[in-house]
This record gives sequence, structure tokens and C-alpha cells, in this order.
Amino acid sequence: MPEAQSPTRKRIVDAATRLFYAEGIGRVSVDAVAEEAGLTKRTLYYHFKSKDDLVAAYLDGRDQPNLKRMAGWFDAAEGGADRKVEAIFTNLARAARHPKWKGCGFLRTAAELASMPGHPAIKVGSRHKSNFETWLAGALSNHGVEEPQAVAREIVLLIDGCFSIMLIHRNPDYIEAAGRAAATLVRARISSGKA
Amino acid sequence: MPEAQSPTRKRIVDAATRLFYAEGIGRVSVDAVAEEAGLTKRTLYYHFKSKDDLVAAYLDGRDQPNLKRMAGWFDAAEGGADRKVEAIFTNLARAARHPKWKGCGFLRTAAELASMPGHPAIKVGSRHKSNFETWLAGALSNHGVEEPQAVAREIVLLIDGCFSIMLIHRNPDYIEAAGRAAATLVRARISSGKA
DNA sequence: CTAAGTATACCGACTAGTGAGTATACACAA
DNA sequence: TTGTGTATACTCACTAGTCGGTATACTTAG
Repeated sequence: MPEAQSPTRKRIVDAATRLFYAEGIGRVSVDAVAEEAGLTKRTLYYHFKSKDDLVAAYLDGRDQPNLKRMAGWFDAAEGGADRKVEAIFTNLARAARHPKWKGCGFLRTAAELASMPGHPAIKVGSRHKSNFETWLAGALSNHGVEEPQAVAREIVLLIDGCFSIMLIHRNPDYIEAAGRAAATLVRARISSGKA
Repeated sequence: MPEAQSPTRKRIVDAATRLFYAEGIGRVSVDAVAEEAGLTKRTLYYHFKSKDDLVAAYLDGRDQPNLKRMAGWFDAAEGGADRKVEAIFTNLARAARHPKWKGCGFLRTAAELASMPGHPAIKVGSRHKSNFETWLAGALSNHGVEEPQAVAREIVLLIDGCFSIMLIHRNPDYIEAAGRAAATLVRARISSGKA
């Protein structure tokens, strides 16, 4: 049985991450992942029992880095909660201008697997999005925002809206617009604000 | 040369619509579409020059029906612009509970084709989303909403956020939450309101 | 009015290549 | 000498797209 933390396994997941994010799950073969990792398909199948398993591992590996990046943007921004939230969108817009940017790997995978709701990769995605929503609600609460769960959920919807619509229009103006909307929704709940 | 409005062509597009929406572009073979349409692959290729061509035709056929459905929900709702916008989300939540609901075909296709930004199907999707945004801005303007373009864009972001997040969580509560956020954003621009 | 020609619309069988996953063998460390 | 990790070399199902051919209907020359 393969070791959970073997360096070979990590090499495979790193290769899968590059290819799956760049091309999408369905457009990348297991052969291609093995080649990118510099080993054979048989070795890959020694470490992962199926392609689905590998896909789930790919997303699992993106959970913490994505979360930390968002939290870093929030924490680094100056001003109140509204400005900190807006900073997430501003930074997202900057990232989205990079030619290699292809949206959110979790959402794109969920879209590809929409006909298989119980797929392990979708469960990983669901957990990641919940982690983010929970973190954001806590951060908002710490900065004096009322109804932090509700606001966090609204911001999550706007962020995922950006991810989707960017794949269609490739126009970062939508992200800026979402940032302004998010700031409006936060301000509606700062101090004595009412929705 | 095949006729643009031939009934056979329509049968093929209808079959493609059922299968592509249910399973996703990449998971449906041209053979499967031909079989669903009750004819051979050779005939399908008589009417469409490639699978990509067929995918674009599938989305093109969804543009007007989708638009009309949204407009119908908006028009049928009682109350001001905020209530009419919220009705779109309420109806969307109801539709999303149906077991065959798989999100937005335009967004799911864009997600699958994220590595091919110039793909004809993505252009069709971009046109559709723009059509919707334009219609919504006009409808908001007719109902006394200030900055209708900006509000329409925010609502588009929330709707597409619903479509995405639903594929992850399968929980219509997110759609209700988006509807409340959309209503808040509309009310911020009704009569003398300021964002 | 008819026969030859032509365009439309269709099909069965095929190709060349790719897909996920596997049977078997070998190297090497404990 | 036993078990871990790697490789070569497969299987077999499936994929987009094509080849050659046919049935039908419309056009037009004689």
C-alpha cells in the first residue's frame, strides 16, 4: 500500500494540479498526468486507485492555499470590514488578468461533474466552500459586522458569480462591480445598519 | 448543403440539448446524440460540420427560451422592482429543486471550455449573458431604479453565483439568500436611495 | 411527356487514435 | 526472501470524424 505522504504521490498531485487547472478534468488524460509527473501510468495507479481519486486529491490540495490567499488579502487591507471585503475582489481582479488564470478549480470541476452529485471531488469542493464561508463569517464578526453569516453568504455568492461570469466574458470589470456590491452589502450591516 | 431550418436539424439540436444539459459536453459523444435523435452519425455530420458546431447550436437554441422564462417571472411578480427581482430568485429556487436541474448550461459549458476562450460556444454564451443583462437593466429602468446598468450587473453576478454554488452544495437556501441580497441592492437605488 | 442530370438527405461500416485501467516483471531494501 | 515501488507492454472500449454509396425528388433538354 502506498504511503499517504510519499514524495512521489506529491509529484503526481502537483502535476495533476497544473494540468487539471489549466485544461479541465475531462480534457486531461491519466497518461498526460503521468508524463507531466515524469513517471508511468502504472506508478500513478499504484498511488491512486482511480482518476476520480486523483481529481479529489487535486482539489483537496487546493483547499488550504486558496483559503490562506483570500485571508491574506482580507487581513492586509486597510480600513473597515467593507474595505477589507472589497480588497478581496480587487486582488481577485488582478489575479484574473493573468493569462493562466482559469477561474476557480472547485467550481469548474463541479460544473464538469454536475451529473454526478455524489462524486468525491464535489464533496471536497463543498467542504472548501463551506470552510471559506465560515472563515469569512468569523472575520466579519470580528470587525463589527452584524448578521455575519448572512453577509458572508452574500459575499460568497458574489465571488462565485465573478468566477463564473469571468469564464464567459473575460472582463474583470465584473469583479470590480461585485466588489462594490459586496461593500454595499457589508455597510448595510455595519454598526446600526439594517438590511 | 443542408437547410438551416430543416426538421431533422431541429431533432438533432433537441437531442443534443437533452444530453448536453444532462451530462455535460465532454461526457456526451456524437454517437450518443445521433442515437438520441434516432438517426446515424453520418446524417448528423451532414447537418453540422463538427461537434463544436453542434455545441454552439445547442446553446444558441437556449438563448431566447431562457430569456423569456426570466422575463416571465419578473413580469408576473407583484410589487416594486425589488419584489420583481426577488421573484426571479424565488422561481429559480423552485426550478432548482427539480432533480433534472443541472444549473446553467451556458456557464457549465464555459467552465468545460475554460481553456479555449475563443470557442464558438463561449461566444454564444457571452452574447446570451449580455442579452440578459441588457434586458434586466431596461426592466429596472422602467420600474424607477436608478443606475440600472450597475444594478443589473450586480444581479447578474448574484444569479450566476447561485448557478455555481448550487452545483457544489445543492442547497436552494443559497438562492433565497441571493434573492434577499438582490432586493437589498435594488432598494438601495429606488427613488432617492444611494448606494 | 419523358429521360438524363443534379441536389438533398440519409445510412452502414470504417479509420486512426485515445481513454481508463491492468498483467506481468524487475529492482532493491529490510 | 518478502514486500514496496517502479517500468514495459498490453487490453478493450470508446471517440471524432470520413468513405463510399443510395433513395428520393426536383430540374431541364429533347
